[in-house]
Amino acid sequence: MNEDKKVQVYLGVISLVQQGRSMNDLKVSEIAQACGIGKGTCYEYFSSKEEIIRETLMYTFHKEFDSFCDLLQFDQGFEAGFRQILTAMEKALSQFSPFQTLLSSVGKRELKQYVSEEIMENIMLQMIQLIDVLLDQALQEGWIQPQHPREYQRFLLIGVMEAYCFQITNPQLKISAEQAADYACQGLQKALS
Amino acid sequence: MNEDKKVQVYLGVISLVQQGRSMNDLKVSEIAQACGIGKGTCYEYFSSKEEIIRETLMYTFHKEFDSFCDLLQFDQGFEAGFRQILTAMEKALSQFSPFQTLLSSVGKRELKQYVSEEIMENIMLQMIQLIDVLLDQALQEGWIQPQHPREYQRFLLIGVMEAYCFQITNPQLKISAEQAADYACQGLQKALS
Amino acid sequence: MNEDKKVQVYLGVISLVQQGRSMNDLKVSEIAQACGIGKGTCYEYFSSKEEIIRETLMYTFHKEFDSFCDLLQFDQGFEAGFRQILTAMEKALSQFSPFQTLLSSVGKRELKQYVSEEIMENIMLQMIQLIDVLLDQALQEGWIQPQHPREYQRFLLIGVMEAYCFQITNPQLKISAEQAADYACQGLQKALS
Amino acid sequence: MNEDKKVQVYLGVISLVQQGRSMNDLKVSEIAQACGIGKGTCYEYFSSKEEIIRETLMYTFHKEFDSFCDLLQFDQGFEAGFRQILTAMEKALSQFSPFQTLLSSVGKRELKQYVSEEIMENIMLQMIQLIDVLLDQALQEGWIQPQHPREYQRFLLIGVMEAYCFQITNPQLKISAEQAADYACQGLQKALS
DNA sequence: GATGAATGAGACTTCATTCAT
DNA sequence: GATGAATGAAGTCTCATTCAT
Repeated sequence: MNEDKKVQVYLGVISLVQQGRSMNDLKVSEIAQACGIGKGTCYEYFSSKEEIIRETLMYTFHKEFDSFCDLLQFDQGFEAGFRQILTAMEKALSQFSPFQTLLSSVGKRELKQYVSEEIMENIMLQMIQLIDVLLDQALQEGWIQPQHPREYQRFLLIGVMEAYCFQITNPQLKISAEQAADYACQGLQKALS
Repeated sequence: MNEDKKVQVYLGVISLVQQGRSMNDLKVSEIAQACGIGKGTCYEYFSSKEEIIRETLMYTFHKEFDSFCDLLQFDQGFEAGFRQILTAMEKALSQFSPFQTLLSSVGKRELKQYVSEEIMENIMLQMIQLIDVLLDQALQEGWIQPQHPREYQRFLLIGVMEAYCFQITNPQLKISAEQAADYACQGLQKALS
Repeated sequence: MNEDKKVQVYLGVISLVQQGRSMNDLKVSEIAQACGIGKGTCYEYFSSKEEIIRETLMYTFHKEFDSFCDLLQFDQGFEAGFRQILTAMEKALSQFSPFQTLLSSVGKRELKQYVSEEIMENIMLQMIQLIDVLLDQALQEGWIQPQHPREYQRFLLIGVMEAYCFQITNPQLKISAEQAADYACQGLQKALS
Repeated sequence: MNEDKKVQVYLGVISLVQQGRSMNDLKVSEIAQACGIGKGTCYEYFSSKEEIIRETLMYTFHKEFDSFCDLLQFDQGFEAGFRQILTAMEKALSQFSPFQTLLSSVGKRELKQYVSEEIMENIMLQMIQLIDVLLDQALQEGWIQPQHPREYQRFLLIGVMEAYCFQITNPQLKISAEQAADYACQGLQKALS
């Protein structure tokens, strides 16, 4: 099936990025080898290397976005849900995460080479929506207090999420993921109390 | 003087990155043009393009690190100093900031292409030291409370700094830099009270 | 039947050339599509693209040669027959004509890529024979005078035929095909009187 | 000098075509080798292979056109001048002649791949002008008679010129160039008397 | 027998690097 | 020391050909 083959290529790209390679200097021959097909076969499904990278980015983003949305059920309350999201980010980070890409200025510069300004804007707005859903749930449960403006709430949620990512990608700080999640919850709750 | 010419090249690279170009796909001819020298002349001072990029990165990092250190005098107290640092980051962001590069996983992947694991580790430790100096000052002034573990303090300081950067690089969030700095101070102080 | 399929392929090639494409850069996939069969099927009947082109050339030449021979009956006299031949050339021209190919130095260079020197020589001789048959008939009818050497007669017959082709393929000259045929007859007759 | 280098490349292409190669399947590496430069050097002066071919065509045409114009002085009368032009065509033919290319339908199809419809039209008109200059001179000297329409005169001039080219490129016809020139003059004069 | 997905040889093109001026 | 024309290694992409279905 046509779409299956494309996914096979996406997975090849992702596996290379997971191995520490930068998207920009992947060679088509490497991608082909990584997903177990011939060089020419890539061009049966994509018209250029750039298209391969771009579509892989979109694929990965949607995948990650969907998996985040799935975690927004909060059956066991906001904090349990939030911790699950942090865990999901951890997993995504060890892989190749467009979410992380968007959070950093460097990442966005890279992205800009492949994705239109308009699409980036759109993705950004989706991310903010997702953050708002999280905050709404926390407010509803009384986990954080309502007197702070939404902008301040967002600021802190983004802050603790980024700090969490930074912690787990920097072993020099010598904190376990669990410890970092505790800090994230504690800091968020205190700052928004 | 030899070192002057090298700096001239660094500035050329920096100006290109400021224009939104990604480090990875700069051409030597572009760099030469950007700094107003001949293509061949680059090879009088650097042995390869990779060396140009690497040394520019190190140059920029040291420059930024030094400028941050200069701000750590706290003549007017911690908060005023911290706000100055945020302002300095804002300026660095609008330019080409290795500091920001290091804070993100994407940035670090890019960096890894040019800088050895050892050097990156080293830089990371310097950054943590800098953060500790900041925290010590805040504690000394009683601006934050001492009962929290150092790891938690670092977590939050990094968090608000990253959130600040994110805010000012994403106009969609529609907060002024000043507002964001207020949030950063407020969040930090509340979470560490 | 085997030969039918081959002809189907020839017709596909011919139709593409009629659409203005150059023989040299036809793709096998295009040929296959143009004749309504699968790409792989071409290789059931031909061993290579080159063979397809070569055999199409030979097919088309023989077809055209035969159709010219059919017109050499001269039931209604030389001039009527000659005019019919001119009309046949016009039709061939608007299509894809090996006859025309052979008359030009460019055409022959193209041909040489596909057909052996020997075969080209052979075809050339057939063309000259055909011309001689035409001239014999004109002489027999007294339409032209016998005192000129055969080489001169050939020279002029070829000349008016080429000029005729040139006229009808260049609308800039603004002469109708009929007018051009009149000129061809008039010029030939005067020059050989 | 920049233009000199371009001409060096043109001459490389021309030499290959003179060796019997078709313009269409020249490889850049061959062209580079033929003119004694590196493959990459071609791209210092031309942006693509297509541009190399196109500009070579234009260069050759202008060269040939100019050399024809130089012969249109008729110091020694029309016939001597006309014979000189035939000789010039012979020389051009043994080389790579855009003039010959334009005279044939095959040649024009090839040309169309490189040159715009508009430019081809333009070149065509120049050729017709050149023919008219020739005819005017012949009329002025009384070498041909004025009672025939210009279209008929052109028809015959083109005819004998094409026939001449055909003769000298087909040794099978076993006429010397001189003989063919005699036939051309004789035929032209008789048909236009 | 018919097909078209898969392939890789080989083409075009870019660009880091060299070196004669 | 400074230069940029020249270069060729290496990358992207095309397409004739194969072969499993």
